[in-house]
Amino acid sequence: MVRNGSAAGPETSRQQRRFLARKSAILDAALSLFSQSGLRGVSAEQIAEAADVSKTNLFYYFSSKEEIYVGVLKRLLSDWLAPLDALDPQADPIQAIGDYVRLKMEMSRADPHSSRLFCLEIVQGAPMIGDELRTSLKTLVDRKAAVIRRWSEDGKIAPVDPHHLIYAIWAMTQHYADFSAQIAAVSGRTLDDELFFREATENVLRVILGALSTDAGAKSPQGAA
Amino acid sequence: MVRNGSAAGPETSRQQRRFLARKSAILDAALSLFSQSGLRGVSAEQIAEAADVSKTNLFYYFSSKEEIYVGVLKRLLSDWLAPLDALDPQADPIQAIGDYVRLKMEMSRADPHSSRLFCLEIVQGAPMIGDELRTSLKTLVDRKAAVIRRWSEDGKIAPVDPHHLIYAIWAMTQHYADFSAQIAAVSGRTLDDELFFREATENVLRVILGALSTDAGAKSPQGAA
DNA sequence: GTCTATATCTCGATAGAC
DNA sequence: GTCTATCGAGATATAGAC
Repeated sequence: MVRNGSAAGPETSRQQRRFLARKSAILDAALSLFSQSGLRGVSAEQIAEAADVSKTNLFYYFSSKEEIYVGVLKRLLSDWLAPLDALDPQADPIQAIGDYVRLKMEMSRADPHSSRLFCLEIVQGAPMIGDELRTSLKTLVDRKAAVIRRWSEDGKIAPVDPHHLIYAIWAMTQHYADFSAQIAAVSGRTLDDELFFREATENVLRVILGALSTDAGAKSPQGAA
Repeated sequence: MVRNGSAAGPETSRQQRRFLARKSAILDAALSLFSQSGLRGVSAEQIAEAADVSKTNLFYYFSSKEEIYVGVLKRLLSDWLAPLDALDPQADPIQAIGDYVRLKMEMSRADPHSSRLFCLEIVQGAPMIGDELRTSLKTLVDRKAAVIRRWSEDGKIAPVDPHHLIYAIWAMTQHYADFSAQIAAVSGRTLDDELFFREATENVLRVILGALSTDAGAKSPQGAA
């Protein structure tokens, strides 16, 4: 949850805090731009304008456009991992996974820009954050997969592959943020529409929790390729 | 299924066919580049090199880089819509939807570049193909949603929202292509691994078909947000 | 810390010879 | 249809004054 550039310990001076706050504001402005047009599609001048600083001044705070881009991504990543990290092994499985799905849907609604920038980065092969994925993310996912596997073994949920279950949750919840342009074109609505948000959430919950119920999950799919 | 630039009627001359074949080859080369780096992240020179023509020559076949990009997308889109279009109202619902899921998974494996380029375009707000989404795609999806709704009303499958069901299928199947960098980082495997492909397909089938079975689908999810 | 001015470079696209 | 040469726009990043 620690945000790069805004985690100010008590020893930081007023100047340092001001400096860091300024950097953070620039990252905020850069996020929505990068999420819409990607690293190459955004100019330093556009970022400067959106952050209300001069272009020259922008390069006083960051030494390159790429550094801004990476800064945005790194900051995003810690927030990104938090919800899964919160998955509690002691909780009731259905409740815990349901809570996770609901939280992911809330995040897709509240911060679609972050979801889209993350998506852009991954689709392009994760050139900037591949290392973090192979270390932090992998460790976290493997740990939580073990929790889910235990739940399966204890008969609390149907036997499912934990990794594929997590991918399914990520895919469906993030889809509403990442593909909102397509959904808007087809359904004419987005998550900003409260009713649509509820329908979407209920559907994801039905699909995911349905796969976890101990009776339905037992039967295997017909004719798997 | 008609591919722009390669649909040569019998009346086209040898020269014309050669011309169109050349254009098609350029589009092929451009696809994998654009899918990895986006419109702005790829230079005309890179495309020329990949297509084994000179940069000057590239602009003999296409008047601008953007025209190439749109050409790739338009060609992709028709292939993209075909599987859903093939959903047969007369077929057994579980079989038909299962077949659709399996086909989408096959496509994610066989042509991940197309999936990723489509994803990039949509995430960025579909600036180039928004019109097609609001017309062709919307018409198609609405028509097939009606088919699925009819199946629900006839009691052949559980009552589900057809649009959200379609989004769920798209999300999960395309996720394996679009987020393969992340999946590779976490699971260490991709759809190229035959076993992993089968696990993934079975999991998606279990989740989707599970939500359609007439007994499990009846109960509503607990505590939807 | 913030500004004006500018060096430097890449890239899209074209001109014109062949 | 294909090449060499090049124009001009726009972008990153820096220099140096204040």
